[in-house]
Amino acid sequence: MSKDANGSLEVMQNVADNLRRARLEQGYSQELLASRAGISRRMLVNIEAGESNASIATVDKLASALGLSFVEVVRPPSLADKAQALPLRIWQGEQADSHASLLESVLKPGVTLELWRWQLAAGDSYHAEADAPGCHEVLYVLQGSLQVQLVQQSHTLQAGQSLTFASDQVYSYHNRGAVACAFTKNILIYPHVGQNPEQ
Amino acid sequence: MSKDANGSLEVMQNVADNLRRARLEQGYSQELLASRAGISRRMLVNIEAGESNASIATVDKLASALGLSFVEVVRPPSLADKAQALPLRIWQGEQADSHASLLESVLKPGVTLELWRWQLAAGDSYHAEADAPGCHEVLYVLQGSLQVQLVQQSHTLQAGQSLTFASDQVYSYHNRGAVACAFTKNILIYPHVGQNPEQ
DNA sequence: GTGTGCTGTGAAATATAATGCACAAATTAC
DNA sequence: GTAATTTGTGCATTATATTTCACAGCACAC
Repeated sequence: MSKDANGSLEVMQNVADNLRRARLEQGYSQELLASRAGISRRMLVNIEAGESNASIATVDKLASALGLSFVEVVRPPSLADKAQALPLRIWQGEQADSHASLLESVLKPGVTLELWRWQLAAGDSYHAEADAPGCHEVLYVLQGSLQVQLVQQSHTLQAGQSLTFASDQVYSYHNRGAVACAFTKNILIYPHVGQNPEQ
Repeated sequence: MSKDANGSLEVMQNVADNLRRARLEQGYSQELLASRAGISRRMLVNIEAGESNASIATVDKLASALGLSFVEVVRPPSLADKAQALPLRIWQGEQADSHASLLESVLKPGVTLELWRWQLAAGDSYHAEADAPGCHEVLYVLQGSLQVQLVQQSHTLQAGQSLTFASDQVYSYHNRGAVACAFTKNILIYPHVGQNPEQ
């Protein structure tokens, strides 16, 4: 149930914050919003103070009066509108045309998603260790062709083709073509599986 | 406020449906869930029937007892659920150069990752509804330039640049350049957390 | 058939959400 | 400075959410 120091629920605090922010953004006074929502100002004061255990209907009235959906009023602050300016880790192969960079990384409780930009020089290859259990990679070839060698099978992709595979096993990339191969790669990582993100 | 035929709120019906589904998935009886949540069975019956205007606290107790977050109990059925049914969806804009296809879809308990290939003709744009709560998109521009308009901010990306943003809000893509814009897009979806060992 | 567990319904009692009003404190405008 | 507006607080009253029973229907097992 996760209460805060004052004994009020996390959800209530979210409702309080979201409502107040939206109300001020739209330039409403408590008086005006309350009347438009059809509730008493007293109630609105309590809710915005996080001191009221409002009913679904009451919160919904306020959401509507502000032109918001119920969920928008209720949801916790999202950790990421952070349009991150690239952290950028890099792997650099022996050939100049072979390298990889981490473009984006989405961190959520229980899951991580990374977006990588890869490039392999003609004839070059890359041997990877097994990722953590449960990991998946999603490849999308931008240019050239790429052979992905898994334990029991291999796939060859041309530009515009994609592939999903479990990366919790050894695998390798091979560029057997005559031109450099470029591709994007997403890694879906599970720190722990089968857990409830009780936040 | 959007009521349904029976005069009950949409939100209430969502709560009702989500709770009942989760409860059955986890094999709880009303009796058991009610006692674990610390509320009366009578109340649970009413809520599941969509006939009760419950308070935030009551819904939160039930959410916790089921190992769900408040938002998961409250939210409307998401497009994510439908996405799982369809193998390959395609959007075709009015102009020939504007279209989107679903290339890959990774389904794991609690998370879905989709890889999309998008293209917008010069001057074209696309307005999207909000995705399910908690959703994130990761864009990577292959060609041309793309403006991503969020509620409170907008970003312009050139080829080779990427962007991560929370897509549980309305947003839109604009190609303000003179050439077609191509980009890949990953969606990280949190459908539900109903991980049940049995069933 | 009987017994058992799960689910819906009714009604009275209780807890509490929600209202309305009066008033103080802070803020802004003049 | 005063006046006007907005916001927070206390309290009695009303509305209703929530509880606690008791009972009926329904399925399934023995």
